[in-house]
Amino acid sequence: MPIPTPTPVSATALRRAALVAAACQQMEQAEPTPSLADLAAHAGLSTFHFHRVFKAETGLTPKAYANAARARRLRDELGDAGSITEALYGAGFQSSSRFYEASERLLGMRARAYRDGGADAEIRFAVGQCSLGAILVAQSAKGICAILLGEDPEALVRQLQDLFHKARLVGGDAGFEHLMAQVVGFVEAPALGLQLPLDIRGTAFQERVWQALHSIPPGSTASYAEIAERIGAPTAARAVAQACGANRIAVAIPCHRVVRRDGDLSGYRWGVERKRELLGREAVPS
DNA sequence: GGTTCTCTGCCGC
DNA sequence: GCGGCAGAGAACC
Repeated sequence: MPIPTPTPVSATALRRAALVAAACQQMEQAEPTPSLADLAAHAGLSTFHFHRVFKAETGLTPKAYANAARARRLRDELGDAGSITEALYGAGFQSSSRFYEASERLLGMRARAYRDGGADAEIRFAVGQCSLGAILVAQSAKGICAILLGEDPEALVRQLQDLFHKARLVGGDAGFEHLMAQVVGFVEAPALGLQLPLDIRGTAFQERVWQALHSIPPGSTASYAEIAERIGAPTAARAVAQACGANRIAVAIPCHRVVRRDGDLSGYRWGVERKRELLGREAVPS
């Protein structure tokens, strides 16, 4: 049994993490969004250095984080019924013209469409069987929004309901069988790739991690720390692991290719045995 | 279209 | 580890 690797956490690392956390909170709450100089002054660092520390910890620049925070607030505000005008001021926009300019980019659709249920309008799904057990495939208007694996089909449907509790879930029709067949085929042989659009929904950080996972070719693996480095947040290995665990599109977002640095498979949201099986399948027979 | 802010590469202490 | 400049680019007015 190897000695468990100690995780050295220096005092400065803790302080940096605390500073960044405080800055994040400031951006979530302050109105209007604090400038880089404000944040740096608050942290007691120069703007230059603060910027670097923030990016190293989070993988995002302060500006990008602030934008993501504002987008999230906008979603919440629009979700709480009210008028669009109320929502845009609630989300920290100064004027309606700036809002309409930015909101489409932020939401991926018109604000009204979002408020009226756009993103969560209708999700079609079906449950089937594959060599890994039960599989649930769900699709929104934008693409595949979930691939769940497990033992019990009913449990998978409950998971889907939890993930998209605002959506109208519709059992798959005949056309869906074709999609299901495609996905199952892909799970049986992931190296073939899945040529279908994905509807990826996560925080800015999660989406960066998931994006980075696509750069791990089938048949190989990467460590959590390597992914953290790849997205420019070398100290965020734990956060990377959490983002992998939050992935709801199994196999297509290949979080099974992320393992511990010492080669240990670590965990897998869908069960470590499935991870082992998938990696075995992808291993190139020489 | 000018100004201000953000971001990064590079260097110095 | 931290500060700072230069210069490019984006955002803002």
